[in-house]
Amino acid sequence: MSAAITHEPLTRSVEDYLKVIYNLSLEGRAAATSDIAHRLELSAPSVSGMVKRLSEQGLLEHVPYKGVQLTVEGRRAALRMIRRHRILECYLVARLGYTWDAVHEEAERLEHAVSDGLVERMAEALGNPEADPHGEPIPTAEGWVEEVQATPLAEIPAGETVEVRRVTAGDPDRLRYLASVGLQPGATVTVIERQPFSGPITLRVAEQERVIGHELAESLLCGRGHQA
Amino acid sequence: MSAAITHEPLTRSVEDYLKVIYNLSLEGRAAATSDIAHRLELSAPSVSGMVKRLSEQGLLEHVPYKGVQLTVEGRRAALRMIRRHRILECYLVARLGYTWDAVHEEAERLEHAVSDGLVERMAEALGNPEADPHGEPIPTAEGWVEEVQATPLAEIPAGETVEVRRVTAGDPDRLRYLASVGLQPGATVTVIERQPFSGPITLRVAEQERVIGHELAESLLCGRGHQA
DNA sequence: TCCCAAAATTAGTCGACGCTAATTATGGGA
DNA sequence: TCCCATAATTAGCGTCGACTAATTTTGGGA
Repeated sequence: MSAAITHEPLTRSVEDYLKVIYNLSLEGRAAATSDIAHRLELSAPSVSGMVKRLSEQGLLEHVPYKGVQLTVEGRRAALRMIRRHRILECYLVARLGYTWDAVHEEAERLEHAVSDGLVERMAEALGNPEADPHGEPIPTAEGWVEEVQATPLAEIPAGETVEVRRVTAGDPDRLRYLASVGLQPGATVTVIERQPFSGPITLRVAEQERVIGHELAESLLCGRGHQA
Repeated sequence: MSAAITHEPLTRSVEDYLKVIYNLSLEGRAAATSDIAHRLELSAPSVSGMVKRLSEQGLLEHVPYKGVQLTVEGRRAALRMIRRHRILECYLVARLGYTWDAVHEEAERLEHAVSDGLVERMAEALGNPEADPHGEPIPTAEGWVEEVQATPLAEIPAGETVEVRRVTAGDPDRLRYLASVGLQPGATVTVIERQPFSGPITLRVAEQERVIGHELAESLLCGRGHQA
């Protein structure tokens, strides 16, 4: 009775498209061609062409000039890739001495090559983690994810104390900097002062006072108190 | 002064071709088109075409209608892939609970996706092993391999006692069978009797008497006494 | 309402790498 | 020496997935 059998394997390209379309779908509605092109660093016509193929394959629905949305099957495939990616990140950090700024690139290539079996072995070896080193939740093998709600640090009013939940920065340099000042998932942060007009934010982390830019503060998603 | 810099990355196909050409070169002279086609399960014309491209790239030398030989650069690339493959096999067995009959397929895909850095981290985590689970020697990162000399069990005269060094069978079923009777690298084997005309061979392994077919005995490469 | 810039799509290429069918080279008997 | 089976190559084609240039659609001012 298993419904998910003979999906002929997706290509690397297709897997990448599905992943970014899923991620775009989390922040708004239908993903625009230009958004996809930008994320994948491809030309818009390349994306148009692939979108047509993918919608013919039933992985997404395309309303010309409007945008694109994953079908149930497309979403399943996307979540499978995201699970792989995040488990790989966990494994590389926990077992092979990678730092959180270096894992993304490695996982990005490996996620297309590992078997489901290997992914599950790695997950098991780590005790089935629920979040990757950046705090991103790991979908289950069945394709279920908890949508962690969290507020960018940039929007927390002065005086409040919050916990860093997810760090959405991708750039290794930024990640290294954030780690160096203790701004990692789990860190407790108190907002001391906020300058207007997207100005810098003063905060206390690990007993230290720090000032960080607005842009960086946007990438730190926070919540109140203990883990969700 | 490092000579090995801007090699634009090789494709998966190219990596596979180089690997099988290297392996063929170990057992004879120039690899024939049909040998390559057979190993890669491709048509002969596909191989002819690729061989042309590879020789234009300077990865091998092709004498039409004669065969193919790796250049120094091609050999370096091939050994790099073989190192990756064998370290991956070691790691999967040692750290992720794989059995030796299951690692090949997984490593076959991963070898194209791992970075040099990851390979070296895995090797280090394992204490820089010198042979994979099948007893095949692992080339160094600099591209050096010890050519283990060993004799097929099928050619060992009755009465002699030898050590299994390498198991060249690839088929998972055969590997499982061999493991089940203790015929793995490191095993000590005494040949009791050999039937003529490629007949079965009677031997003692782990205190047990066994009879195995000639074909299987061909894939067990043995040497005398302690490790090389 | 009209117009136009931005976004998207279509048209037309290209390279990598498969394939089948047709052709050519090679080398071992008779 | 000639002939022919086998091996190899060439010819011609298809698909995937990228690209640039040209065209079309869309939606927001003036």
